[in-house]
Amino acid sequence: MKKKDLTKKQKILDATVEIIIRDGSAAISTTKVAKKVGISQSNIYLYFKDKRALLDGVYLREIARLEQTPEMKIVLNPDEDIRIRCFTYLKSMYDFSLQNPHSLYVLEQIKLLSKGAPDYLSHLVGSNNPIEELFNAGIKAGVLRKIDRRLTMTVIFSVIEKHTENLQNGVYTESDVPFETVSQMIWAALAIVPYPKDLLSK
Amino acid sequence: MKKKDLTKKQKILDATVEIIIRDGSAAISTTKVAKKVGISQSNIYLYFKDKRALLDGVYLREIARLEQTPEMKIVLNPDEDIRIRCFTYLKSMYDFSLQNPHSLYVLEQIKLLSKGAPDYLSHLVGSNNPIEELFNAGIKAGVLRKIDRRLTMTVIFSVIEKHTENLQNGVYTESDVPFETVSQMIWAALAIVPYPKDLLSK
Amino acid sequence: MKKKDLTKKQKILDATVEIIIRDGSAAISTTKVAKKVGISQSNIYLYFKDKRALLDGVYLREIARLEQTPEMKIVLNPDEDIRIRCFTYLKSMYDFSLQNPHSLYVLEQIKLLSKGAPDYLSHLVGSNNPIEELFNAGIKAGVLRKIDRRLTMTVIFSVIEKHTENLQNGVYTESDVPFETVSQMIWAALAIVPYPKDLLSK
Amino acid sequence: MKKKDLTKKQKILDATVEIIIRDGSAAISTTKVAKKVGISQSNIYLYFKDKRALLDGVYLREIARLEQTPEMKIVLNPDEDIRIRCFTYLKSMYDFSLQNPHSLYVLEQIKLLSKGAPDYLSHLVGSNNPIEELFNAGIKAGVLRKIDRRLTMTVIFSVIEKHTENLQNGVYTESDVPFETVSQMIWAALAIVPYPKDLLSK
DNA sequence: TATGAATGAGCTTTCATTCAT
DNA sequence: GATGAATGAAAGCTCATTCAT
Repeated sequence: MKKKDLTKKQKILDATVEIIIRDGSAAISTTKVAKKVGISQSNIYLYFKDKRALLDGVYLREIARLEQTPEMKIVLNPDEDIRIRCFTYLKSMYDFSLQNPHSLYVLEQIKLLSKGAPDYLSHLVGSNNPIEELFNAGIKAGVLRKIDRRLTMTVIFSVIEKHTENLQNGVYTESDVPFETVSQMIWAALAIVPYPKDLLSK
Repeated sequence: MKKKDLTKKQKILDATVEIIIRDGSAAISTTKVAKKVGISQSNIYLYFKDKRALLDGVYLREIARLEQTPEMKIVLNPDEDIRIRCFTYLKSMYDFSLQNPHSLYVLEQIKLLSKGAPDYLSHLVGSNNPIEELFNAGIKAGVLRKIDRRLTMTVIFSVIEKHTENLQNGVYTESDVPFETVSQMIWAALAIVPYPKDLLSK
Repeated sequence: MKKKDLTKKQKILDATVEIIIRDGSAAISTTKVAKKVGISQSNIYLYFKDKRALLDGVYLREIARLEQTPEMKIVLNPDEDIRIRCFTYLKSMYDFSLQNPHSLYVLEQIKLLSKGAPDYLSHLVGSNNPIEELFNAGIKAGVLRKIDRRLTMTVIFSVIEKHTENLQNGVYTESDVPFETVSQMIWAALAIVPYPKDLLSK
Repeated sequence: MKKKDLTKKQKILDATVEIIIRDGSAAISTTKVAKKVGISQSNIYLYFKDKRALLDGVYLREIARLEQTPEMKIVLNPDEDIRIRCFTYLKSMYDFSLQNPHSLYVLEQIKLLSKGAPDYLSHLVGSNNPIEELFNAGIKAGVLRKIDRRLTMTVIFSVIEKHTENLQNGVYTESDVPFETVSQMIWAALAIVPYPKDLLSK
């Protein structure tokens, strides 16, 4: 029973994501989601209090995935070398995005719908998230550029997302533009120490 | 009023932009726009054939503004020093965004909303835009990183947009994070020659 | 009400028919139909996927009625005498129309309105309808005029419809112009054997 | 000047007819008509007081055409042989319809729209039309079936219209189903004297 | 004569949500 | 837990008509 319910909730989220990917978040409707899952429209309201909650559900699940890559153990370990932590974070986000090519896009799309909603981002992804500590440590250690964390994050995610999109669209292939190329670009933007080539052998 | 009021079209576009800024592009409806302008809803269809055309109108106007900054003369002049051209482009976009704090955001919003629309960007902003030549020249001259133009553009616009947003939200002030700081970060991402400090005194 | 009210669909169809009778098929709107039934307008879309489907619904129901008169057993029985079959068909359509004075009119109205719709009639009322066989048999047996079935059908239905309309409008009464008079006229048009007076005593 | 005006009115009527033929009368709108003619929408209101008048205009013009075939002189001549008058009328309508394959259809379509309008037909085509006299004379002379004129007319027009439609749709060709075949059918329905084969040589 | 501008009312359709079963 | 029925609100869009120029 419990399992069945859990699956259903996931199925609903999955369907919602599919719609976002295909038609954009503006196209989401409980009707369409229900049809895709194969349940009745009103059934959705048993799992999500309203549409907003459904959107939140998608958002939070995607964020959670992003924050639960196995490399996060290294990234969030304060005892690890900071250069390694930063680079691993970068690599981890990169790998994640290539493996989940729509994840960042979905997050972006939901943000699109959430402008009107009150306190959306801050409420969901509190400023006290663990990544903040990483950036602070990086700056203190003289590895990262001394600049607002939001800007650094922007570079990382916008470039990775666009790169993923380019790969999806066949603009170029992964061997044309490999990780090293992309990460060099990003690293140059956020760090003030040389690109850690030695860490490349993963 | 006999003559088609030229201002009216602009007023409609303005109202649309206001809605995007306040509630996001997904919240646009002809009803709301009309109410804001103070005209009847059907009147909008006298100036824009449909909602898509309205969105296009907003997008194109914003793009046009962006491409018509005075510095563009320098940027697009093939005889000018390429380092100067690139840096001027950066500065020009930066200045524009600070003076039009919602412009990039509006463009982003419409782009995101238009995922469903067929061939949107390519149809509106042809790939043969003049900036492409700038990037190609920059790469050939060994100034810019040899990487897909889309990635470079992404860094420039996403960082400037986020920076502008931060300023708007009072996250920090312009004297906390001045142009030099931001541009250094961006420049590091896109160029492989040192940051052109000498050009700063504009 | 839990179960989908079967009557409701019929009620909607009834209301639509009423509107056609009063104002013509061009005057149909979901708004008017809903108001007549006493339901909310959007409710209609629970029973008919769109307006087209509503019109189809009316058409098909009327056609079905027409094809399910008790005499059809005789008409469609290939072993029955062909003269009897043809005459019974005529009488059957006549009786039906007098008992359902708006049926043919409604069919006519929907057909006319549907000129824009693609493949309308052929899609709904396949050319392989059982009446076709009747006409072919009639021709082969030397009873019916050797002429395209559509023309024959036209005579039957247009005359009966107009006759019914005349009765409705009080142009004349049924005893002024009885079945025999009308059927003689029609029979003369479609058959090449004498009018089967012997069959009149039904 | 005067000529120009006359032409314009005709152009508007022509455009309206074209729309009816292509999409049916329900698709008529001043917008579409104006666009087809190449004039402004409001200009139509200079020639027709409202939409109803436009429809009437189309209807009346078509009826007038129908009643002004050259053979009408014979048909309406009380001194002519009544058998000749009736047959000529039949032939005249037949020829007219083949030469103006959409005329009867257009009339039918406009009637479709006019159900709601008060007293439409009677107001436009007064019952005191000259054809009435023809039928009365025919009946009195023992040529025509003693039956309501409306039924007779129905046979004539419905068969001719369907026949024309069949030809238009390529159901059969004119040599497959020539005038003689069709007129024999109609004649049988309306007359009680033998088909006037002798009059066939036109 | 001709037109552009404007509008209110109407249309079809979709949506989020609620409720009884 | 699940569904069918229902609805009010809103959406995008078209239309017939009027009016000032």
